Amino acid sequence: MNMSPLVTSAVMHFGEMGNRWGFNRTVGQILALIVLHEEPLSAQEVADALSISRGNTSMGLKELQSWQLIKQHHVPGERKEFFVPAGTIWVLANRVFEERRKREIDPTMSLLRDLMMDTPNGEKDIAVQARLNEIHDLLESVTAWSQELQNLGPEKLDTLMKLGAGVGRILELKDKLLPAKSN
Amino acid sequence: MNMSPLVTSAVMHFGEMGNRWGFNRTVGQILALIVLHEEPLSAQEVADALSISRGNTSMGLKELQSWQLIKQHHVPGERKEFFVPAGTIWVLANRVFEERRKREIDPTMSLLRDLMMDTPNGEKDIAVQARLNEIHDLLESVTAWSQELQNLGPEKLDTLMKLGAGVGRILELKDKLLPAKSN
DNA sequence: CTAAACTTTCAGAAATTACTGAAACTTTAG
DNA sequence: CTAAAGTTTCAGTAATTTCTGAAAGTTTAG
Repeated sequence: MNMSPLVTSAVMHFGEMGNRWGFNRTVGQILALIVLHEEPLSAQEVADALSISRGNTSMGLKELQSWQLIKQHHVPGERKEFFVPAGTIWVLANRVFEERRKREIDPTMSLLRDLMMDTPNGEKDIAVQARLNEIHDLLESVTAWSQELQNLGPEKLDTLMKLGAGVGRILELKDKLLPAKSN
Repeated sequence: MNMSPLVTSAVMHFGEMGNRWGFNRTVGQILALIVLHEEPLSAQEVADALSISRGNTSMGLKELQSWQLIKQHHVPGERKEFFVPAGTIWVLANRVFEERRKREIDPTMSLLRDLMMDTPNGEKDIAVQARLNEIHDLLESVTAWSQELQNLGPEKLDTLMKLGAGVGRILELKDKLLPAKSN
């Protein structure tokens, strides 16, 4: 299993980007390799292609499965397991998004809620709680929105895109034309 | 400068979350401290409150300024510089978003464009390029849409949220309100 | 049941990233 | 100009994260 220069470049880059996207270099490389290679790949092939240890490969594959970015693919007469992407690019992107939300936002929202329940200790703490509340509400809005987007699917997203700056205008129009609607 | 238990909890948490959000623990703590503390803080006060070295503090403040999350605040009769948040929570959140886009998405889009220009090396590379193209387009859509949201501002985002049925609803509204518009 | 084929785990090594503190630098009051 | 007040840099060290490879574990053909 040797990669073409094109695939090599892409795989290396996704490796570099890996840590920014929430997983480490190796995991990024494995993901790119599996996504770009249409034939299912065995763990051994992955290890060989990327020149990494079998153990590290196993860890990486496990993590990608926990992110639901790849899945096992059983090839009939074969003993070993093969791996393929867990869905279309859109699905994969959503999974990454979702997982990151769980790691980056949810714990913070949870803490903020707790802190807002605490009895404030003096004047200043009241102001602090107000700020925390503000942060909480913002995170909540953003979360809700990103979930909306995920439910849309790529085609509708495209429609929205083409609407472009029109979204703001629609809101204005809505106020004018549908003044009775309260929600 | 000693922090109340409430502030301490929040600061510690934002420190832990820091690396997930694109900066390191110390930087996360400094940011939380400055945001939650309404009075402007000097570098020395930050270092004392967090028990970190003056050098590390300087690095952290510099990084936060490069992210445009805090700004210097000159107090008249004082020699040293003080620091305050660079804007409302909404502004800060947008800056973080923006900065992360620059680090996490832009370089990839750029590489993908380059790879798509390369002459494919055989059959398989053509399929690979198609995939890369798909990824590129998806990233482009997401980027453009998140910029739209940023331009909306928090109040309109809220209005949208309260629309209830979410984004799908907007698409309907669009058909109702802007029937003539083709794009 | 046994052995072959394959996978996972994990302790220690390697690589990376963050932090300290002393020295160098900058600014301004006098 | 000088000294005091303050800031930044950076080499070395500490902490954290990632990777390897050997050992333990699992599965299945026969």
